[in-house]
Amino acid sequence: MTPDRPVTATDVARRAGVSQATVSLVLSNNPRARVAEATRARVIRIAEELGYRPNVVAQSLVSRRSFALGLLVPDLSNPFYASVASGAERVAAEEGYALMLAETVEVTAARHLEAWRARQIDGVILDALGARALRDVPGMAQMNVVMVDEPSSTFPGVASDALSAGRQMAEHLLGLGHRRIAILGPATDVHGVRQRERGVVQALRSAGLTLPSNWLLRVPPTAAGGELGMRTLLAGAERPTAVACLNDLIAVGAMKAAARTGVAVPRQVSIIGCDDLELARLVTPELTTIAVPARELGARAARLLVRRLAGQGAPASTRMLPVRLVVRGTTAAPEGSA
Amino acid sequence: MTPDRPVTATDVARRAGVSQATVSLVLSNNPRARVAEATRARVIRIAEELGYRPNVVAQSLVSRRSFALGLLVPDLSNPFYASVASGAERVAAEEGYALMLAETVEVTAARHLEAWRARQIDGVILDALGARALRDVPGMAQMNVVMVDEPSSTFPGVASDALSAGRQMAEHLLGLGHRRIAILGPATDVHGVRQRERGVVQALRSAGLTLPSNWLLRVPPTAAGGELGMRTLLAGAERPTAVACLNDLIAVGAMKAAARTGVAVPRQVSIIGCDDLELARLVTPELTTIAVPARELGARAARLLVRRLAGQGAPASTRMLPVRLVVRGTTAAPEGSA
DNA sequence: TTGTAAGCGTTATCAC
DNA sequence: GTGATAACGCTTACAA
Repeated sequence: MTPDRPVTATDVARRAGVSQATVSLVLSNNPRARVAEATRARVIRIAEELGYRPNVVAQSLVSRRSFALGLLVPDLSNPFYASVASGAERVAAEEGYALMLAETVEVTAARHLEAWRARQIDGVILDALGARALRDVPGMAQMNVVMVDEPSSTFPGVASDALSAGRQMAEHLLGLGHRRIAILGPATDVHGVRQRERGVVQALRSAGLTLPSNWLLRVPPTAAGGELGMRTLLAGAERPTAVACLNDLIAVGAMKAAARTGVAVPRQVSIIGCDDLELARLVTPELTTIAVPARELGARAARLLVRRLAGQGAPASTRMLPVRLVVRGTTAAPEGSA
Repeated sequence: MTPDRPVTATDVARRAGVSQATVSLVLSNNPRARVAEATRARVIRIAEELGYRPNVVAQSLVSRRSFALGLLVPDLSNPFYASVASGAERVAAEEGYALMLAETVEVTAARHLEAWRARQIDGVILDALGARALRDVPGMAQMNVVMVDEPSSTFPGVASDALSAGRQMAEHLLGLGHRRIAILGPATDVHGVRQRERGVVQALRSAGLTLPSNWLLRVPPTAAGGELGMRTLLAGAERPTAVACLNDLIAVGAMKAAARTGVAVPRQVSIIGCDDLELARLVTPELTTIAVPARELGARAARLLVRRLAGQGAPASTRMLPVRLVVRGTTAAPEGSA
């Protein structure tokens, strides 16, 4: 009964009657390794027989690379971030990297980044993390970072075209004839979200509308937040005929509040969201929203990171992914506008 | 301008005028380290000044532990698994472990496990992975494994009480007076899901009902699957008055199909789900379902794993978490039963 | 073509 | 108390 410890390159070497270095040379198929064909074949065969697997930790120690990527998201319970994670994971796995995942909901971003740095992580993807959160992370500058939905001058990234998303939301409502449009969105310093808001506001201004300050309501970026916000709007003296919600969870919460209050959607009030979560097609009526390619964002971010690690230095710019309006059942012309 | 390579224990030693070994002794606060108080203080101070962080990779190499946990889920885009992941991540972070995440949707479980093993991963959490998938993974037996919702004789685990979940679904419908009850569930070898189904079937039998074979419909575990299944049921010669869906996604898909077909829920057909995703409260009417503590499952699994790694050998049994019925708006007495 | 040997940054066992 | 020193498993000059 052997101690059953994992097979090492030394074990293989012994069995093959060569030095451990030769085994390494063969198995790492180092292009500059000039090994006799017979030896090579034998080593490979024996390695196979013994079930040899290189110890990645040892490889990491000498190469100073861990072949691991980190992904930091605000909160996995938001399906949007789950999709980003899914996309990033797929690419990481394809490229032979392990993916470490962390949320910033309980533990701070800085702590996770420090822990990862100690593990020699090769690079990290930061999703919706205000640049502020990176301020006091030591050694941040030396890290390979890709930002998602948070353009940065120092790090490359990928982002959805949030400004356009906001504009499209507003323009769709305006096009339907709405003039009394409210906004429901979170108070946040996440660039992507703020751009959505800015897009809406700009489009409203361009149409010559002014946005009453009490029609730009700050709520948590959750269904509960949307419900709360919508209730407030509906309780106001003058009601909006349409509400632009800066994400789908908020929008669905708003729909809920409308239903509870007996306000018909879209007849009495139109609601538009942003993200196009699967959820959007599951509520009744189906949610009109802006499709944002979450999974693609994650996948591209991972791909960009891997490429940079391979030395194919992409510029520190942010690649913008298009978004598009998806008209469903929660928007219509305002009542009595026929 | 220094090359700016990370500070090592040797750097600290040099600055503190002690040997590298002493630095290690001090900083690893090895209980058996008898170091002069003055030396200890100095080393600590200098380490701090220099911003020294032990290289986890080097630690792993010598200690043969990576302080990383792996979590394997079928598919992150299912909010249930995203919650499990969230729970596991929280505990892992709290306990000082990194969490590697992988999905089995594109890459096989075996490949991920092999990759992790090569990284000396300390333990893995396997969620809803049929024991079959582990058959041909070499070295599986030496791995620290915790199963979620898949009881195993060789590995410990945590699971929701799926049999009870199924029973409660059926009993709720029976209690309302339903006698024509169909089941919509995936074809799978995942134990937890099959138990749900078994629970429903058992409860129906106990009530003296027989389940027509065409009322046990196999569909993908998604909203699309539920939609498809429900459409089939509604097209049948005889319609069920209630449908037990083995997860919430299927249930909302079923709701959708009902709405499309002009069948009123719950008046003409009752629908019950299982999971209690956030989604359940967002659809209209709100979904009656069985609350399954997904996040808690993930958290407990991680805790159990960490405990085992600490040598507190928990038995290889499966801890069962209770589930409970949540009555909302999609179930009612069958039509004309008043 | 292959072997020897020097690291990579730690931990842990010894002498001193 | 503290400092050499030998691992841990691998990569990569450099020798032979």
